[in-house]
Amino acid sequence: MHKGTILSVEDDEHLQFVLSEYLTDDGYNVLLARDVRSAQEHIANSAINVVLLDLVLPDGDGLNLITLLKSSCSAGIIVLSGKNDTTEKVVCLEMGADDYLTKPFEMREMSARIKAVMRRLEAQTPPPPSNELSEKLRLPNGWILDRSCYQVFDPEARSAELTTGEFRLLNVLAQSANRVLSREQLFELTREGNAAFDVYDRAVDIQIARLRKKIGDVQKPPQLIRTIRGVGYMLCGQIDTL
Amino acid sequence: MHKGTILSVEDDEHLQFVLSEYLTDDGYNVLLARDVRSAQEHIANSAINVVLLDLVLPDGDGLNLITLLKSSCSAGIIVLSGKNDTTEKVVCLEMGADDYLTKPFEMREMSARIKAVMRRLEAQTPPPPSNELSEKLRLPNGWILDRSCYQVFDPEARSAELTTGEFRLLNVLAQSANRVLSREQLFELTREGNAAFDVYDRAVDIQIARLRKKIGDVQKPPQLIRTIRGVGYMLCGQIDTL
DNA sequence: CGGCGATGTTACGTTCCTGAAACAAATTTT
DNA sequence: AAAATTTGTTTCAGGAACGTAACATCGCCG
Repeated sequence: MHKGTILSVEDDEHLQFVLSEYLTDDGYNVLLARDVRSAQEHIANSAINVVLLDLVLPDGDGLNLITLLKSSCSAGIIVLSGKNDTTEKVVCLEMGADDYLTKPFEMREMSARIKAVMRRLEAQTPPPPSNELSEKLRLPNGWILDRSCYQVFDPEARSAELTTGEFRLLNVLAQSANRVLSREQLFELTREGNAAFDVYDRAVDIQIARLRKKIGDVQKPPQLIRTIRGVGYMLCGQIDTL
Repeated sequence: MHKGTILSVEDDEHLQFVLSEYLTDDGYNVLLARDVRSAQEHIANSAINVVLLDLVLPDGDGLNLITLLKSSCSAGIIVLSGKNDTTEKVVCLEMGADDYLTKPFEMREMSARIKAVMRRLEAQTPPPPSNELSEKLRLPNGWILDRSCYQVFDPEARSAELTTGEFRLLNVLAQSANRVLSREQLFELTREGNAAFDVYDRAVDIQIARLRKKIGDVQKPPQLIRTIRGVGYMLCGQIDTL
């Protein structure tokens, strides 16, 4: 469980300790700095998601750090300050801070605000680790499977006009590409939970056949949907997420 | 100078007035709502960047609005509350709010926080020139959907005379163009009151049928509103903003 | 109170999906 | 090679999902 990396810049050793404990427990990777210099070092050397920033530091003003952060990386910035001063708040926020929290505060509020900032931060990095959530997949034969509109398009952008059942089947196969799925698995994954599967049920075979025909996957050696005799079916090849 | 659209949901008339004045001066387009119902209406019909949300409203809890907002659009959410209660803060932030501000506050702080939220928001929507910001849309069939007057016009400027229900439906479909929407989604997104949806409810079908008839969308292959059997409906084609 | 328009409900016709049956083809077993 | 098993494919009927008309209901406004 690694929810992200947080840099805490704070010269009060007690608060620093409490923060560190709490956030580590919370599942974050925590870096600590007690002055501007060491903060800069961390910023240069580590990938940081959120910075907790105390403005009053022994060797300079934290405001400069905001500027540095905005120019050098996209980390979220939450200012922690002992002063409840509107002008200071406005200055920090205008300079690019994402939030401003007045001491003293409760840990769970801070944690919630970190989450809120991270949420927005993640929303702005759409391409990266998209695992199973992608809306569009490119199948090995070049067809595009678009979950958002229940459609499959061939390279020339004509639609394959799959039925809902056929689409679900293809979707399940693509999701477990390069793994064999038994008829029973396919049967249950393609319908809303409540259906009994009979071992002699040929329903899946028929759907497979119809699907193959529609996507032009008759048996030519690089076959997309392969039959594993006695076991089930498997969609094989490279799947790209778009 | 149009810096964005802000929806202020607040039942205190005085505060509402002050907010409105200040934000308008600041260059924002300001929408006002004093209860959940009218807020839902604005959310359904307007492209909103940031919502200022008072939790205590005469006809319900603002928390539900957070849920609605997170699911239906990507607006930033700033909660304004009279209570300085950590648990409430945490709940709001966890549900998806971007910031939480305790009354009383100074206008300039609020303005700075709005800017901070908008900054993050903009950072996340540069690539898809998403259609959510316009009052007028051109549908794939050439008709113009005008949110400001609740009407739809064809290329010869004749009006389609949609009822409000039909208009809402079309609006929701257009907002999620090229994505399938279930009957349940359509049902709930088109009515403000949180009516219960029955799976066997055909109300949506009927509305779809009436809508299709009025905009001349009988089944000819390039069909605007497509039926995805067993799933729902989808408006497909290119949507231009005007 | 009565008409009117908008919306939901019921009912029925239609379309289209789906799985069972049946047979052919392929593969394995005897 | 024949039999047995498994899978591919077509046909077909049942039924689920949908389209739509007709009717019922609700709310609104005079």
